[in-house]
Amino acid sequence: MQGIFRSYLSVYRPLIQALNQLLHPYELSYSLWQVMLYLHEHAQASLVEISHYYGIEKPGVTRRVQRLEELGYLTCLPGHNRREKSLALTAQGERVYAECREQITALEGRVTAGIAPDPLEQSVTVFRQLLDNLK
Amino acid sequence: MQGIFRSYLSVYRPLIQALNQLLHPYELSYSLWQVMLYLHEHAQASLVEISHYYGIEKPGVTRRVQRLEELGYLTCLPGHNRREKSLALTAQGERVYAECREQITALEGRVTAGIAPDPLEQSVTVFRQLLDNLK
DNA sequence: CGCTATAGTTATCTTAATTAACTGTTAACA
DNA sequence: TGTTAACAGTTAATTAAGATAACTATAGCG
Repeated sequence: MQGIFRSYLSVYRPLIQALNQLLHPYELSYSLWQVMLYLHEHAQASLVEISHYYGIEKPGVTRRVQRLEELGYLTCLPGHNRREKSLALTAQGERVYAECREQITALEGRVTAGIAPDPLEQSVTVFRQLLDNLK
Repeated sequence: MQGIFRSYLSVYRPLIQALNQLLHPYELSYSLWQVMLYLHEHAQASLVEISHYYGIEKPGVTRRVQRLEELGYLTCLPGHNRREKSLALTAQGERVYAECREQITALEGRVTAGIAPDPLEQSVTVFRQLLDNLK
């Protein structure tokens, strides 16, 4: 299956640009959105938890979190430790999350138009397998 | 099909890291490799042609080309114009291309291990459709 | 108590891309 | 034919995203 990487990667830039454009009115980018997504699903997460989940280094997470805090989308609660932070979306953060979620889902609908459900679901399986093999 | 973007994007970073690591011994990165790939298939291409093909701006191509020229992997021949450059891989560039091509194909084999040919080919079709819909 | 591991931050650097402004060349056309 | 438009390519400056190294502070364990 030669050319699968090339084929895969040709989609990346247009997709990330479409997502960033969609998120721009909320002063978000996809990298910030990732943190909101994780916190929506795992409130009280720590910084290191997010770092591990997305496979990015801690300083990257620190900056994303600082930015989201500035925007009023998340708060750092005192964790069960004095060194661990317990992060969670604010009420405003949850509202913004819900709005973006809706728009991203709508975009997914438009971008997958004309693709049958079966190949689409198989792609998700393929992605999971690729990821497993890459680790 | 909610979550397809997330699923797709989770593969990007590990994949690009694996590719860049593979290309590092040749002083290449995936962004440089793209130019070599295009020139292997379309010798005498111009800078703008590459810019359009990959959907990146001209200054980005200029810098990639300058770097590849420094490495001795490509040459700027005089085009049929005095303003257009006609780019092509050097003999050394072709040799490096062939070596990398082999290794990338081998990596593709490892990374797609355990995925049946059918879902894999369907994924390529899905990528093409996604790309079409994104434009 | 004292050592080691861990959570998080700061500073600095790299890579890749963008935009804006520029030079020089071509080609269209009045 | 001379002027003007459009086009190929470059340079400079900026932005975004990430990495590494070095640091502070706390936790946990002998």
